Amino acid sequence: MNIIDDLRARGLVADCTDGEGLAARLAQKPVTLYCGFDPTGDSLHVGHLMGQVTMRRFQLAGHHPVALAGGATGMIGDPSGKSAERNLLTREQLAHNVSCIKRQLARLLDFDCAGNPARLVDNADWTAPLSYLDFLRDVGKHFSVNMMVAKDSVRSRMEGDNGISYTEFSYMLLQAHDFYHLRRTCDCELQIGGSDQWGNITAGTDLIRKKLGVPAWGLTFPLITKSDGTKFGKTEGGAVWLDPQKTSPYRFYQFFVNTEDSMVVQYLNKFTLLPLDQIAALAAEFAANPGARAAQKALAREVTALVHGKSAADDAIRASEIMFGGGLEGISEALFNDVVGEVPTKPVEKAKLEASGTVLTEALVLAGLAQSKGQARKDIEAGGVYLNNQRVTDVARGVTVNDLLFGKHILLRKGKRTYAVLSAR
RNA sequence: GGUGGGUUCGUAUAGCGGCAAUUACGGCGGACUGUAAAUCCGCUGACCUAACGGUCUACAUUGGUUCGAGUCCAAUACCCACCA
Repeated sequence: MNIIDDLRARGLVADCTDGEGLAARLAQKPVTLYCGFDPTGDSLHVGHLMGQVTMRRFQLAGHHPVALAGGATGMIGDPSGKSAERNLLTREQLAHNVSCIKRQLARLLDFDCAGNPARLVDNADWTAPLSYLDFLRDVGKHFSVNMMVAKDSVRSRMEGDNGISYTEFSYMLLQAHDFYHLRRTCDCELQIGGSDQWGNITAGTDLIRKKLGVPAWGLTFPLITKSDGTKFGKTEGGAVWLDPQKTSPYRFYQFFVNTEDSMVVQYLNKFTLLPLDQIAALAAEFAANPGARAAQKALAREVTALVHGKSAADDAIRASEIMFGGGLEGISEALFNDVVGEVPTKPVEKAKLEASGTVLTEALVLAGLAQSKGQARKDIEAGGVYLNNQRVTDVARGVTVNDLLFGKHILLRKGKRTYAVLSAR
């Protein structure tokens, strides 16, 4: 099966500038392709994953992926899909963000393989030295404002109340210029991106055709829409980041385990490298026995391993089994320590646990599970508080040295899945 | 510029002068289940208390009337509608 058919089968093709032409070209010999990531934050999040995984698919099919960090475009701000003007980032922030996301971009692709190693570029390298006058003459001349105004990203902003600044209006020229630059310097013939990037990508293929007279293709994948209308990748706690410091591998794993039934097969297709027949088998198993949630677990395992590595994924799985597997009996100290690593931990003086100990309400506040003793009391009375995985309903319960696990830790839990640990010292 | 209507707890809404203030959604917790969906129950301004209960801060802003004001009056700001 060729790569295009595989992408189609996975539902990863929203639009393509010339599907047949591209398929024919891909069949001939390896193609160089790129996907850009703007450094709007100091980490990428799961929303960016699809671009990276899709590049990985191309790499596995023998093509040459180029990951582009938007050191230049990040200074401007992409108007696509935004309803309001963005605040500009400072240069320091931007430099910091670029260095952070470069590391993450390096994670999913193989930069060392023999035949088709991936490359990492920063569009600031070729954009910053350009003079404004040269840019206007060499690039701007090829775009008609009439066409630019007609693009979705611009039109929706012009129809809105907030308008669009000249700066953001120019964004598509920069991105078009990137594609042109890569086409000229490293023979990059294909750009991929989310479907919101369609306008920017076609601006690039147009520019290449006009200036170089050679073909170039654009391919977009559909943006994920959830059934309840909320944005993919956002949880109550905020975005799900790829940076393990910001979202631990355990939380990352949990995010995918909690995928809703209606989306899980789609995600398996789009976010994992599992072969299609294996996904079909999983889908069948899942349909027969949804309660076992084999599909969610497979999804979470695959994606976590892809992003954080196999051993981190295994740790997350083991920690999850403990947290959701019932009691703590018979758990080894080593295993427990694994769990502790995944849970917010606060220190507590051992002296406070002597004699009658610390009242549970206070312990909850100390652990950060309740913001006041009053709130803690309500939670306990509602039956939502667990000490070492045992429900406690007595508000005045004292937490003492007798409750310490392995002489060190106290495991507190609010509700089904919010854990915290107090470590005695 | 003129006339009328509005501004209440995350959002949306109710509130003939005694109100920490209705209802819905959301959020949190519980039951059922599959770490789901649907459903049902409890909590939901903050803080203190084992508890009865207490303290503080709140209905755009400022000032007034009143024992008492989200509620009445006045000015200011912002929003909406109609007219020009």
